[in-house]
Amino acid sequence: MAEPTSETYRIYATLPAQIAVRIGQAIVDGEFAPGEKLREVDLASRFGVSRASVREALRSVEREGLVTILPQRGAQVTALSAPEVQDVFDIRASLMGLVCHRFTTSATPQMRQQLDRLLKELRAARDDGEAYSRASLAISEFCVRNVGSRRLADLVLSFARQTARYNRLSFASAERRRQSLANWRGLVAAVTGGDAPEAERLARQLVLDTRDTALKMLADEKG
Amino acid sequence: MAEPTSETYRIYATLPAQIAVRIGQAIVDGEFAPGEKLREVDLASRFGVSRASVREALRSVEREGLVTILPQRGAQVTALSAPEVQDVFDIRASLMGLVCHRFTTSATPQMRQQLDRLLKELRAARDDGEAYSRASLAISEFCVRNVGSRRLADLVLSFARQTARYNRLSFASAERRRQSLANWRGLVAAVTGGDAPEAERLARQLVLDTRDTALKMLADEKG
DNA sequence: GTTTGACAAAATGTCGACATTTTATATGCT
DNA sequence: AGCATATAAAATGTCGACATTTTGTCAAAC
Repeated sequence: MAEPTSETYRIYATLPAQIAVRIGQAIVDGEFAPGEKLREVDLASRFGVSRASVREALRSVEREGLVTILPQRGAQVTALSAPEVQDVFDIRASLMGLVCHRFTTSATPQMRQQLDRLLKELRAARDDGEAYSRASLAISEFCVRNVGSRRLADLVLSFARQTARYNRLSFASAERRRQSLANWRGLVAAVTGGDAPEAERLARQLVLDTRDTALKMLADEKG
Repeated sequence: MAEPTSETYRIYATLPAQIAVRIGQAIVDGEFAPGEKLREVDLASRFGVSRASVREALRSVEREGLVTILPQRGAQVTALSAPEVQDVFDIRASLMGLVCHRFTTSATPQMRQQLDRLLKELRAARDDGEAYSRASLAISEFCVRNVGSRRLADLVLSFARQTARYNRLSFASAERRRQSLANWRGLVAAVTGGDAPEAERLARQLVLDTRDTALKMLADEKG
């Protein structure tokens, strides 16, 4: 049963779209391990839909980079190598720079106020890795979703989701949280002060610091 | 009949993948006009495959941003509004900056040599809009494909393809071609000199100049 | 014991059909 | 004439079935 919305046209989520969201969330939440094979039949029975719908959903999740599909060999949860993790963070850093540059020049007073609130919440969460990770995502997402580009927002959030586990890993370190918080303080100050280039620089730095910590922890894990 | 390749695993293009390429190329080439509806049945009979394959192909082309699909309302060639064109160029500029930064720090002597050759070809094409447009794409693509990131390459080229018609429009202006050529000379010099930040800055500028020219011409067209 | 090959099982690729929604057409009323 | 409604046509959404390819198993050969 389709629900009318406030949009000009009635939009209802198609079945494959719903399944895609659920699969994507399961991956981000770690329910499916990296490299794990996702068989169409299994998912179809799990979600109670036909294979065709699952198939289309998987292509959708592939677009987000969360699964990798090989012809005749099916889908598996994307397992990033160390260079690939670096790559994803790199691109994300560049895009996040663009986001914060734009946000600085276009934010309304209400938005700046909200940004301050989110910074306070980030500070409040500085002693808990999981909470800090969530608060960090919240403040990032706020900026991302308020620069007036759905395209850019989807892109940045997609890259963020691809490295969700590495964010959590990085923020498990108390020292890293202190560094991140200091960085965010500077970023908010730059935004408030209207210094777009500085905001861009700091936004990049923020993501790259997360990257470096995560990669170092990953290397230690193996070594 | 599947052809073996030099890859570890045999890769053969699945049917929807082939159709997706053909549809995408047709859009970039202007065979389908912006806003034109693409009906699954029509495409299926045109390419001699089933609707299911066309359907999957369309989702693939949607990922590239070339078509827009609305639930229950089908696919149509993406028609960008002026702000959206600006948006796409903006994101592309940022990513192209990253590409050229990376290229500067990682290019081999052979690559720099090839870059010089492509710059010469660009210069040779400066009196012909269409030829210049092609040469410009060629030199861009060369950088993009040689920074060691398939992810980044696909992303940048996708954004470039979305604005293909505006590139051509922009390079129809002789003055614009002179400006572009000067910019490319500076960029190649920065790459050769190993000045990555300057290469990044110029790469961005290059894309943004194309954007501004295209938008101005678009505005004049209407006014 | 390892490897090769054939065979069986399972997974993906592709298709055609039916269900539901949207869009176009025609009919009737003010 | 113009608009609202009902009906018909067309397009997309979803499904199950069959074809092809990959994967797993087991026996025979070296």
